Amino acid sequence: MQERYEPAAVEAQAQQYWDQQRCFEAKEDSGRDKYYCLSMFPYPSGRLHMGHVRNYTIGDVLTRFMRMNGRNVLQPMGWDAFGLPAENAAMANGVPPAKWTFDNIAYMKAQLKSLGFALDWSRELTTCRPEYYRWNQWLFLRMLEMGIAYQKTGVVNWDPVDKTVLANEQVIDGRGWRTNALVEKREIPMYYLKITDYAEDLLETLSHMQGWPERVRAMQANWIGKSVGVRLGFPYEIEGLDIAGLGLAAGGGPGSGAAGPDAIAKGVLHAFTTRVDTLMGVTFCAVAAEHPLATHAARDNPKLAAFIEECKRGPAVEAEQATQEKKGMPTGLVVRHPLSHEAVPVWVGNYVLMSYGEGAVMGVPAHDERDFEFAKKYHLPIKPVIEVPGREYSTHAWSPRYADHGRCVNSGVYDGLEFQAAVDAIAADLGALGLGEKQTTWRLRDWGISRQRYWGCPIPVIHCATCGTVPVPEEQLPVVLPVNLVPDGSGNPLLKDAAFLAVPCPRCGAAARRETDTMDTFVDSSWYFLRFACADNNRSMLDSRVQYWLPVDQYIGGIEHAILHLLYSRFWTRVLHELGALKFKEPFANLFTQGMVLNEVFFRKPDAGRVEYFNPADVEVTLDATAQRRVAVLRADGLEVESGGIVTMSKSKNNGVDPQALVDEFGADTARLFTMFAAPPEQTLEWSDEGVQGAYRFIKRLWKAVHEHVMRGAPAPLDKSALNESQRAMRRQSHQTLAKITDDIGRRRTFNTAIAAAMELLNALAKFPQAQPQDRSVTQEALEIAVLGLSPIIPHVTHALWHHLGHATALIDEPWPPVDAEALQTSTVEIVVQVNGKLRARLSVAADADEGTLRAAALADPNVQKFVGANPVRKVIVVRGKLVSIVV
RNA sequence: GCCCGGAUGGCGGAACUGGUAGACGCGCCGGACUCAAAAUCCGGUGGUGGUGACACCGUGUGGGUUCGAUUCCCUCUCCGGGCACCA
Repeated sequence: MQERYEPAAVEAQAQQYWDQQRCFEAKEDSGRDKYYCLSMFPYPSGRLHMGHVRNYTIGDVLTRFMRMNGRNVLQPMGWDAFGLPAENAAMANGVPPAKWTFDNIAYMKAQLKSLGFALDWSRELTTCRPEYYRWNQWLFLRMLEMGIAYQKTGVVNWDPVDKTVLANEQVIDGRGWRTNALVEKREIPMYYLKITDYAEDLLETLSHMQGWPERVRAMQANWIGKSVGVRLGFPYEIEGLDIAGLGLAAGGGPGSGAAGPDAIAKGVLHAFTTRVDTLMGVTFCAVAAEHPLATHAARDNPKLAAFIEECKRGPAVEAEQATQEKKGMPTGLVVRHPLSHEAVPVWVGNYVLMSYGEGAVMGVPAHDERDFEFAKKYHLPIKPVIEVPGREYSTHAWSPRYADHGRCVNSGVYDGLEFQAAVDAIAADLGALGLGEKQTTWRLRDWGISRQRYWGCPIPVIHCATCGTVPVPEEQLPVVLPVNLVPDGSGNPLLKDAAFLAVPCPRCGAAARRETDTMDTFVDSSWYFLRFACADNNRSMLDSRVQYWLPVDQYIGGIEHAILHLLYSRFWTRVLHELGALKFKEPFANLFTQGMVLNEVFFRKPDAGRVEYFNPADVEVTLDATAQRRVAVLRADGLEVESGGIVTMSKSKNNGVDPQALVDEFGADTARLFTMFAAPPEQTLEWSDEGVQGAYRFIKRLWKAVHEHVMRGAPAPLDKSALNESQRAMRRQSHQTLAKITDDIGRRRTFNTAIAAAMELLNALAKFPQAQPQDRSVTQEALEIAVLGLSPIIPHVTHALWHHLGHATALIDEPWPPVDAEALQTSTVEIVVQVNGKLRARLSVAADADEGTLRAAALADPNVQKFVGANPVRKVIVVRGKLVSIVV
């Protein structure tokens, strides 16, 4: 055995062995318990970043651990390969997105291999390949048939200079990111998926998903946003209102009927409320700027029209919406209170959203903070109708308590009713009048999947002048995206690709035009975890192997996907369940969200000009002469740079660490060990060059310990019955360590403490004598436990050390070692003695000592005596094997 | 505003079910090896007082429960994340 640890050679050899033996190719085996461990697949951006390394190491540790514990494991990998960055790179370099993407995939695949992840590459999938995305198209056609996919007009950001649609993140302060032109809103037809039909089920199931973090479940519940309330109507009769022309739904109220322009139209203004118990406190109604009644009122009112335009434009930044000042303007229209029949003025309010509920609210200034603010500003009446005991109502200033539930007052027949009783009674009375019913409203919107982009999955429809929009027949799938186009910044290049565009209408055969919109890339990632079970199937989307491998036993990824990706995946799984393709509705049994990787950020801010960021690898940090202050200096020019604190690694802050440099210098095992040791996996991880050194040092010490042991020659077999006290203690620690590592990886997922335990074992072993033959046998066992226990985390070096410890077979096929219960047994234990809650003594006592013995031993201790003194002992609490607590 | 986390040495973190606070690592200090440095190895390292054994203080704040609280309950402060004029 070589004395020096040389990671490059060790790692190449281990990886070559795994490759040749095809160790990680998973086979279905109904006789064995499967374990499907999946890490979120990467976007092929060019190179791996530390976030990938952390994510995939967590998955790899679990995969290898479960494999050793007898599970039939599957850990696949693929590429989320469609998307905007490829188009941007194409524009910058004049290379087709396909080439850029496949080059990146080749490079990153080599990186993943160099990190030694136990991935089944035979199932690799790439979403930009027609073998994959044809099934996006296939399922989209099924969704059209099922009515889940539908067409609707949507609003997009339009860059008038580039003549292209911009994604939200390409709009900066209302301007195009490339052209700096003012972005316009354009209405175009788009496809939507009816995820809202599944809102109730998606929300309800969350509460049973014990394998998901509470945080993620809360975020999804928030996002779905269920509100239970009442949809109620305020009847009106308005002169000259064109109900049909304004798209107002006629009917719903008593005496409503069709009316043409200039007639008196009867209608109902609908509003949604969760507080119908405050109905008798309504003093106005407010509608959104886009509301048809507002449009009507603005026809002959230029001031109102101008105000509505102002509201529609809104603040550039969305976060400002919530804080902007409330503004409004009366429409001059009046509706009737549904129960009191009083006249209620209708206002346009900038705080009313057209996209939520009915686009109109009933104004109850006494019990809603926003309505209160609005009423104060425009001097509208404030009528308190809810009484909370111990609270005086004042109309001068708002108190959050005014929104509390309470008892109705000033509300006629409802006086005295508590919240729920009031809601029930008022809803029943509204229902009898046909002016209201209980309703549930959702924050969740249907999922718009159309993107006016080239590098995505084509939406399989054809536009025919006579037949309209016609779905592509199934036998014509896939609609293949041309891969040789280069976007030039002037819109979707598919629009100029005659070969792609021209197609006969499937219905009438006449010349027609292909849809050029592509699908949101979230579509690609909404079902890839299913496809890994049957990636080679070219006849159907899924097959019976899915039933064996799915649901995913452990899904691992970043918290940034807590909402969209995970919610869309749950939705797609439900659709496939409905189609009969799946027997389950939830795709991920257990979810693990790993923390971000942080690093210090260094910068200089010239008096004029932009802040310049410097990569930490190019910065030297030292202590100044007084050792009080850290000084950061750029190596290139020797001048100082400022530290901006420790933040998430990102391109924009230039504080990323290149995993490749790390692997090249220290090896994959050090990279893996550091990322697993520096913090618990769900917490943020702070980068530390010294910490990496520490990880490297530990592996070297492990190597050295095995080397020194091996150089002493083969040890005698372990004879458990012939051990002395120190040998038994060493063995005990070995098996305690094994038990801890098993529990920490298998149950707690605290890899950092598992590693700490292994370090302790090695520290103890360094002090353990090697004089007698059985010392060496105990050492052999301890080293084997350390090597096997650490093998999921540092698989390469342990692969080599296992051979050096005298084993002919490979570690990868070794089962997880069992804990020897006999080794854990001990004859004496240390107990602590407290006097009035303070630690006063530690005693070594027989492990099976009874309460009386412990009590007597504790009281006899001189230091305990000193603190008890002459005081009478009031109480003695004895916890066997742990402590004695004396109260005086 | 609502919802979810969090706060422990110089730093990252440990203490799992209420029972020895600070495991493990980093950094720092001292020593060995070396002509020297690096690497490596050994020892020390929460604060205060004491030559010392030891004592007192100490887990964001204030209170409570308990023989005993980093851990449970209440209050407040600060930090991170999600949602947000959501009616």
